[in-house]
Amino acid sequence: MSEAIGREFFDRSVHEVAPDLIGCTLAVGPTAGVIVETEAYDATDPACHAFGGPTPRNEVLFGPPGVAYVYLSYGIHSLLNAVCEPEGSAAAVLIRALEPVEGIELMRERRGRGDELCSGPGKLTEALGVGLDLNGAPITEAPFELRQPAGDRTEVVSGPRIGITKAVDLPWRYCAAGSRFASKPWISAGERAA
DNA sequence: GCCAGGATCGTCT
DNA sequence: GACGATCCTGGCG
Repeated sequence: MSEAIGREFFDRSVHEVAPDLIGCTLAVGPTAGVIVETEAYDATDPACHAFGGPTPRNEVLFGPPGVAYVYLSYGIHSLLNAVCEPEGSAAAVLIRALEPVEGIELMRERRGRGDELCSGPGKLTEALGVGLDLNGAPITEAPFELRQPAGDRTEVVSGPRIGITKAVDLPWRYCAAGSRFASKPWISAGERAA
């Protein structure tokens, strides 16, 4: 079975939360998926929205942990983050990819495409119906639901992040080993050294 | 099947 | 006024 995730789950370093979220189930309303890819962002990170100080847009990042930070990227895509670390410390985990498990037909309807339902940050928000209206909403309460599998831990690998132009080399991307639902084919941290 | 380029708009300088 | 934690389409091999 599975165990519900509470607020305290996020009240620690993003670098612990990000890999721990891999394998967990995220549900939003009637749709749900298993998290297979995440990225960590913290205030010391030039690629983080909170880097350089608080703004009206990123204030949620500085607030208490366990809430959703949703923002618009490239004017068209909503991206979903989970805020971590105690209030005053800006950090968040970006949910990059899910493996669809429930409400798949609804996802197809929303996406208008049969495949690749959740294999990317902008895609999964559309598939799950996550919009800017959910910015600042507790991710541990309706319409969200987070469950952690009991017992077996998913094997997690880490590597460089994707789609950013700063701090590209920080290995703060986490992915379920061997998952074919990740947004990009996985390359091991070792192989990348070349 | 793979790669390159465009879309699109809120937010910050 | 410029940029961005992205996605999709079109063209070519």
